[in-house]
Amino acid sequence: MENRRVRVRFAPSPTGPLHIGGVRTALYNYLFAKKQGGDFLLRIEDTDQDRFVPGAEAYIIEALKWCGICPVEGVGFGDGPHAPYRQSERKPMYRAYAEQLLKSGNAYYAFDTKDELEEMRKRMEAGGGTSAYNAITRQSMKNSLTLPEDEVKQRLESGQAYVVRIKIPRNEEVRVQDLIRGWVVVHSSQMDDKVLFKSDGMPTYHLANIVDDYTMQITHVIRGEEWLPSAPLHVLLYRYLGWESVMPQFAHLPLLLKPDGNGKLSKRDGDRLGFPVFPLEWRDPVTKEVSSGYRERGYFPDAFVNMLALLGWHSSGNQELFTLEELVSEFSLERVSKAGAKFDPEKTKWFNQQYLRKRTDEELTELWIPELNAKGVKAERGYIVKAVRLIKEKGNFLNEFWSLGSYFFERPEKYDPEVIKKRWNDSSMGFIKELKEAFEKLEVFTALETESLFKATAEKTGIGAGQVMQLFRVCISGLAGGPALFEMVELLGKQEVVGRLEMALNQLERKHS
RNA sequence: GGCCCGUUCGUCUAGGGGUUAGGACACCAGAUUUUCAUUCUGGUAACAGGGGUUCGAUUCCCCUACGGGCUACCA
Repeated sequence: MENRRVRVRFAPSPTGPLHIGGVRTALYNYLFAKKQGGDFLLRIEDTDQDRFVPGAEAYIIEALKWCGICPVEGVGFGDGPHAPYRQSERKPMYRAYAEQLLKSGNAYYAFDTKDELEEMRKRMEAGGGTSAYNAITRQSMKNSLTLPEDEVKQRLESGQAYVVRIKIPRNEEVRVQDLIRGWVVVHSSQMDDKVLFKSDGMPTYHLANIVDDYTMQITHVIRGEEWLPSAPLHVLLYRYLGWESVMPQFAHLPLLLKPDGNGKLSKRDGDRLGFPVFPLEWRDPVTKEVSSGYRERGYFPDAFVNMLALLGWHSSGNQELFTLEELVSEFSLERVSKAGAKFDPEKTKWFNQQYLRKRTDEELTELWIPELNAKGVKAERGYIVKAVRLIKEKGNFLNEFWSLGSYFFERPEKYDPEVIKKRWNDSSMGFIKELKEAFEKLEVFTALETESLFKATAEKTGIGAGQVMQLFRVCISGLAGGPALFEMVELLGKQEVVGRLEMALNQLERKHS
């Protein structure tokens, strides 16, 4: 059992788009596997045929790819030695294990109809008891434990619908060791006889999960805390199937919570609170409803992954910015926290800003050029790089670049009305005229030179430089804010700056009078 | 209701029997950029409560409170 090659899996069910909690689970699995030099695989748990959503599986695969956390085996990533990796395609192999449990007396057939189950629940609740199908209640239900042997046989042979339930022992402590939480002990009297095999011939999650983890030689099960209550059931299954010596170790991750109020982060919260809860945009195939994604919002995948990694895990130091490689080498399950983490959309923006700053001007230029081309901008690459250097200091996202710095490529269409209202008057207009003439005569049009000339002109005109600086900025860019003013001026160049001042004078003079 | 898990600034968290309880986001204030949305500096702000154990508990134990999860022929 020791010295086994570490193998972990991410096992989502294709019932919709993967939300960020799921992505984080995948990420932690990936980090753990890489750190241990093991394998990370993807298994699709589609045993519920009613909840199948077209496109969900493709979405999951694409999301993992976008995040850069690719499995080495599994659906969409090349079949490994344990194919198939879709539970629906593994259907034939589960029945044998259900039968093994039946034979060993750890499971039994149950024939109760929906109505009968419902009635039992009502009866139990009315009596103040718990409504579970368990060691007590099973005695008054229709199953192979209560029915005469020949009737059971007859029912089975006549093709009557049945399920297979696990027979939970009446009085036993079931212990689960969790790598994050330590020992968790549950008494079997609190557990119920879960269905293992459904009447449609499919296993339930519980059976399929155990069988697949065993056959795929999974060593560590890293999954969300919502699975903790069923972990004792899984331990029992490993035991009854005779696999306890190779049972994987469990690690139940804290949940991602809503930023406001309480509760598990849900699909609805995103649109309600104005941030994406999905890595990629998702269009619901039935309702056509569109949910926004981090990719489409302009987040860098590495920023997104970095942010997610820190939600529930922390290195021992104060470092917060990690490359994926650094995350791999730093990661350990021991440092995963126990309490749920409220998701903070604000900090997510900050992460993206940090990654934006880290990108070189050339990289960002490369990423931005498609948008510029689409807008029909014609500019030399070297010029774009210089503009990017100035723009990136002001933004959080690449998709803000255009609104932040379109004036590097075309003249402003309008001028910030607040600034004009506040600063545009006869004396400032006189200053702009004066400045334009001075710039025209300037030989060396650098940031340094233009700035000192600007100041000299202000002094000459008898106006405070601070009074007209923002106005000047608006005249050439249209915007009230932006990067270092005179660096902007230098990059635009003399001809352009003078031209824009002229244009501003024409437009604003008219408007003013 | 029952069972299980959890609880350090508003949020993510570090820490751990003796600390000025550290960092980051957000927020506020100053500085600087004679403009600004950048940057810099500073600040506000936390150990849920009660009992133990101990010379000493935020740290260990118990209880309470609060929060969360699960309680399907869903995963």
